Amino acid sequence: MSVKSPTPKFAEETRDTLIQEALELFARHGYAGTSIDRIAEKVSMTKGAVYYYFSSKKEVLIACYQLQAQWVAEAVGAVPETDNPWDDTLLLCDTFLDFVVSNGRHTMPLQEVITFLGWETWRDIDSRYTMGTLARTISRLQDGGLLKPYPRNLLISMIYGVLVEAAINLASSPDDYTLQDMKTLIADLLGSMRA
Amino acid sequence: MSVKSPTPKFAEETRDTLIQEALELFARHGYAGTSIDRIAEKVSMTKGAVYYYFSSKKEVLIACYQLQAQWVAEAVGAVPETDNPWDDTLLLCDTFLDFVVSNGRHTMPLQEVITFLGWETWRDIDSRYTMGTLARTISRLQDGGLLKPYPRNLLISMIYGVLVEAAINLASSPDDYTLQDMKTLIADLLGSMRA
DNA sequence: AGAGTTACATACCGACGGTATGTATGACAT
DNA sequence: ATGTCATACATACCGTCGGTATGTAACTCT
Repeated sequence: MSVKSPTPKFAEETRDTLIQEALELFARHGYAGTSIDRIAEKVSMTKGAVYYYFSSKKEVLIACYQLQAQWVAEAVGAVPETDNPWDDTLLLCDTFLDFVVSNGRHTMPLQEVITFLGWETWRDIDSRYTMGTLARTISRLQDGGLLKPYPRNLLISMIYGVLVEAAINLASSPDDYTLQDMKTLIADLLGSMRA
Repeated sequence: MSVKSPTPKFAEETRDTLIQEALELFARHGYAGTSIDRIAEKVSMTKGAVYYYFSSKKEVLIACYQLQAQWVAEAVGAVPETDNPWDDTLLLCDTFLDFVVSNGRHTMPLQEVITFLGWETWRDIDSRYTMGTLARTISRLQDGGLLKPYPRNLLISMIYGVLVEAAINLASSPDDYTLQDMKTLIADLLGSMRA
């Protein structure tokens, strides 16, 4: 990549491509297995360029995860809201699983993001994306008195956790069960929280 | 630590202390934040000694996690078997959570182990410890016809996944909810799988 | 035409994982 | 008693990686 005309417009473009390529490398080889040099090489630049845009490797990971979270949130957010909160919640879960299963190869495992960013940083980011959408649906259920009186954050954390767990299992386990099996199980799990 | 009398007996001892001290460092500072040099320094040895016992840093982590998994398995395995498989399963889950919550400071987060060992390696190890115990209890339920007809590996993976997820949440989230809240939720989740 | 900013490249540092090699110690056979 | 050999480390070194400091070409603006 030759030196760009130094206008902020072009710089944003190269920053975006940097994030996209880094995300692909992180997804394929993991965070620890991806060096800044390799990221730079993939966009035909040098390490110095990467550190011009990001102050640390962690910042690169944050930017990548924000992009990934945005993708998931777009897919999940496209689910229309009906007047039946239960149907909405179930459809949201199914949509999430569908997305992760079909895009698993191009996304970073959540556990890895949590490990390297730390729990708090991850929560801060994700609360603005997928977890935020999930939180709204759960709030609808709670406000409608449709759920047992669990603490809200417990519900959000655990439901999201189950979804993530399901996604990881579907991605890495052999063909012991199908996506449909998983969806049925999750529907049952959600049902157990019903008031 | 001065050079030991070169009998295999003493070597096992130093290997065991190496694992214990390494586990403590991993638990406190994380895997990436703990260097081999620092582990060696803590037992008053040098890096060469560590690499005499372990072929790589990963092998150290594996040994540490096996020790940790053994602790958990001992606590969980101490739960007596009654003639009521449901009570046994619930008590097993509660025992697991109790242990993880009270020993969280001295154990490595599971997500970190999974990240650095990889899903398959982690599963291979864990299936011989906590997961194995859980699998037996679930088999009892299934054989007694007490569960809905889910695939076995799906049940084991997801129930264990929920427990791990719960442990991580209890360890790292603020005081939004109590251990008892979590136990109640898990009991409800398990109940939803009932035939 | 000169000055300043932008968008990189180059060169270097310290820490770390890993390897190769040296070496003191004790067991054992002669 | 002595030489041999495996054990249980220590020492020295290498390549890679995250990060920093500095250089510099291209473009803008005055």
